[in-house]
Amino acid sequence: MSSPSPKLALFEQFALVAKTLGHPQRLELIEQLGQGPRSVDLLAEKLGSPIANVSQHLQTMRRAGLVAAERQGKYVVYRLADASVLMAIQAIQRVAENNLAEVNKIVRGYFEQRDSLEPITREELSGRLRDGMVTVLDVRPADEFALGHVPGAVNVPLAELDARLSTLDPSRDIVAYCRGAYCVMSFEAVSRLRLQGFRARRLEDGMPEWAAAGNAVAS
Amino acid sequence: MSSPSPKLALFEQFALVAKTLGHPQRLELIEQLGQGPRSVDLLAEKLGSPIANVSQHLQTMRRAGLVAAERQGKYVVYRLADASVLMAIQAIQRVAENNLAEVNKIVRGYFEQRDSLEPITREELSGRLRDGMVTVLDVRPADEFALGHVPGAVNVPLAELDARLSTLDPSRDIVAYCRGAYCVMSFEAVSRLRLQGFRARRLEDGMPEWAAAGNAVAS
DNA sequence: CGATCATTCAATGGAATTATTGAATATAAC
DNA sequence: GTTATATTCAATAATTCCATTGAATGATCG
Repeated sequence: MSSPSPKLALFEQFALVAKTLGHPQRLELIEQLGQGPRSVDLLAEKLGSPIANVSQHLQTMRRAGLVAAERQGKYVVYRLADASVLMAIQAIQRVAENNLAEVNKIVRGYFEQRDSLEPITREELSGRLRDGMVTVLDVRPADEFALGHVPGAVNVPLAELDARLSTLDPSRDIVAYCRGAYCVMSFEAVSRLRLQGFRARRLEDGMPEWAAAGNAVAS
Repeated sequence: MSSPSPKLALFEQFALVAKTLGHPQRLELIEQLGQGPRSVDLLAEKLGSPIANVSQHLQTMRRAGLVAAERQGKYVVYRLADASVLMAIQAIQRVAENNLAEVNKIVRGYFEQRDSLEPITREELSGRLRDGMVTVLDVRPADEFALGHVPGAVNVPLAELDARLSTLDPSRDIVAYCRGAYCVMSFEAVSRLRLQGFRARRLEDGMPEWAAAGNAVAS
């Protein structure tokens, strides 16, 4: 455990960060925490994993400087250490997207035609929001929506999308978003909406990036 | 190995990338490859590790989409898959720098006074290079210098720095760089130069970033 | 204070990762 | 063809990582 050269010592620290990011369940935790601070309890429920398991992952992430914890009464509330964590996630996703054929295969499974993939940028959405020309659809579960969402967005959880199709105006463009760039719920939502004849597109990323970019968040 | 939900499948891919970055030796390999394509042979020598070991790490990285390999006659030459890999490394370094006290402790071990830490940006260096107001010092080993360097830079490998102090003009500002933002050789060089009364600063990053930013590279 | 709830700790076994070693393959040189 | 060199493959043991379980801790509520 002793680190002879400072160079190796530094690389060991960097490797610790990366290695800690290298577990699907921990990435899922970061996806959740990207939307806002959450208790161990809630996180475990979201992931459908045993609490002890989630707690251990969170502690591992705390040791790696990815998250911070604060006791609030009965609960321990975890949050992302800072915005750099989200940026690291994005950078890793970009590497995977560029260089792992498997990723594109999965993504394309949601879209038969390649050109419908083009997402809308945050800037574009901001502009069209001001013009009121667009319906913004938040397809996350209701509890996540309640903890913060894009102002003006309508919450239609993916599970209820089919049932609530009739409440959507087919003459308006729809922009769907969820937890992040690779949150599959928005992919799924856009895919289904298009099948029904709606003009639907995905936001390029999701809630955490919207908030991190300094945009307003309603709750 | 079967991936039920596409969401999990995606996260597994992302985790694969991150996990693969989570090893000091592999980070060292990326540091080397950031300077340009290299053979397994040369990489093993640089790291001082057995060839079989390095070869396996390289193959692991290839499976994760971090590097690509190409056979050139007798040699197999590896290179970074694309620029996104370097950006991911930088993002991870930033997380560590922001949130791991250990990293700052190590970095500060090279600089007693905190304010001397301020590095010079690539843009600033470009400008001062045009004015000819600055001596650019490449402190990497001679062979790495030979494979590509900042135009106009003088190669003074760290090991020879003390012996060649007299060849440096004390009236000129010195900017030292090496392999990257956390390549400790430039830290060490600046530290020593300052002790000898030189006005020395580090470049904010190193060779790979210089090249990735579209700057010219002499060889 | 006792009961309850949220979280962490500690111990277990199983799985994955890693370094090492020596053999196997592929290419170039002779 | 034979030899030399560069790289990869295969097998092993040591280590680390991970999920699970049940007990321990810390805080609130009655």
